[in-house]
Amino acid sequence: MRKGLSTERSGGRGENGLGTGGRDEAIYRNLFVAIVENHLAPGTKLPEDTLAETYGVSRTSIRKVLQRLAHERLVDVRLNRGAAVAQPSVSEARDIFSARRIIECGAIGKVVAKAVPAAIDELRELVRREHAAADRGDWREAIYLSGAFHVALIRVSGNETLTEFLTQLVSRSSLVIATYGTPMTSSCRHSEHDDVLDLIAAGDVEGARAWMERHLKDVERSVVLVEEEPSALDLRKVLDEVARRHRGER
Amino acid sequence: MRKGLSTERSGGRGENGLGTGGRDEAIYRNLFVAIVENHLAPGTKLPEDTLAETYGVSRTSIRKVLQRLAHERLVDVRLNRGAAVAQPSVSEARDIFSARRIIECGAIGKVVAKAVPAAIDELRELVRREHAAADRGDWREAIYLSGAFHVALIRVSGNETLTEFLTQLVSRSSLVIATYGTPMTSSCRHSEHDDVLDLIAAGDVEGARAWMERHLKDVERSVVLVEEEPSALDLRKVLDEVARRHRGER
DNA sequence: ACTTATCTTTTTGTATACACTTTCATACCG
DNA sequence: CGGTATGAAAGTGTATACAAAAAGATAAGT
Repeated sequence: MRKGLSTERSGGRGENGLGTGGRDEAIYRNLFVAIVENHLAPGTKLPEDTLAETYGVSRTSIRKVLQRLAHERLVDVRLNRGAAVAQPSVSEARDIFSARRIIECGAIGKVVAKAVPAAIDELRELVRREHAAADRGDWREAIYLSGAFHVALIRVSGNETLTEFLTQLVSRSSLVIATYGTPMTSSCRHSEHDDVLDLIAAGDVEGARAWMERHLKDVERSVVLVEEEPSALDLRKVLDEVARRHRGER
Repeated sequence: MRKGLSTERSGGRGENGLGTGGRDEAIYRNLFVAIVENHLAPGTKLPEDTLAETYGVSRTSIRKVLQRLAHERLVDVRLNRGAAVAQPSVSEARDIFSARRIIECGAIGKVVAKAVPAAIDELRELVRREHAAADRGDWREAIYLSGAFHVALIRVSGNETLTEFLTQLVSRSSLVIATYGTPMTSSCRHSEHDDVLDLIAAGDVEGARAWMERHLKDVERSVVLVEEEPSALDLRKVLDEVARRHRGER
């Protein structure tokens, strides 16, 4: 089973106090993968009892996991109302992509500076796997590897804090795609990811930054095209509007 | 009592699943403030029983709060070993300031674009309060308001996700200052914060970006000058080194 | 006197129990 | 027949209890 979006090196960092080998870590990873790979559709309720029985633990551990996922904005927890897979709003989706542009473009300078050949080779291997998955029609794997590539790229900068932020943004992007993307929205269509590696290998910072800017705008445009559906909240406003028109005002 | 670094508008967003009015919210804020204002020194142990008795609740609620603070990197939770106020490493400190440069400089464009006069007035008021606090020697308040200014600035961009990230970075900066800063390291010495508001009001994006870059580099330089102390971990290495020298090798 | 081993104390991890809130179904009334 | 109230069922919030681990103290041995 995969581990987060870490692409390899997650074998016990033992540094911070988040994934410190508790037995809930496995449960967390399971739920995390289920959500970002869209096995659980946005809005799906996540009752504590069900999860507790599923994983054979008590609700205590489940609650811990759910709160962690809530902090990462992958699930929504409302008071006395339980947890559900998050449904990012359109404005939240825009914020996510905007934040990704700022972080990924802003960090590309350090990425280029620190991109030793070995690091680039690892990234190329990731792209190769992504293409292989796409070629055999495994879209879920391809999308996953596409996200993993973006995270791995920033990791080269050596900034763990930024890498963590981006990891969250990439997983939330999966939710956005699941919520607003059309079936064929394969995020990075035929993945020009190799191109940016060429620019990085050539030491072309500005070129790489421009590529990233364009790439992320492409991804966003291919997804968030549709506006928010009525969604029961502005239902009242919509109906009022219809009523006014019907009465002949305007 | 203050609320996070939110500077006003925290009166129940009811939107996400984090601060949804549970009774632990008050406990969280208490601990949060105690940590970022350095009433609790980095490294201070936070035993669950003590906190539970202090706030008159059970350990269950305390654990929830501690895990949230752990996710925000303000406390360190190690398996079977409890929680303690985090002690950011030098490399973590560098990552934090680097991330701040990328995010705050990257978002300044949207800040300028969206900075209506009313927003700028609010920011000026914040700077005024900061100066007032500094003038009367209330350094804690001045440092707090300085951080609140940076957060409020980014909030103007309208990107809630980035604002959350920066909120975390600013509070972690407080920990860095507490850990590595000298007593007089007042982060922003006589706070040139008014200057950037002039640039923003004038619509000078590049000027504001350059100002922010320089400002954050100044803050970092005034803090992280010192290298990591032995810190008990490389104690062995240090002692071995001393022993070798004593034996006359080299 | 210093180190090592064992036992006690303290503290954390996890499960369970109970109170309260929400939700859904049923019955009552206009 | 539609709408509202009442009550049962399900689900969450919080406290407590017990098991396991770490920290500390005491005693034995070198």
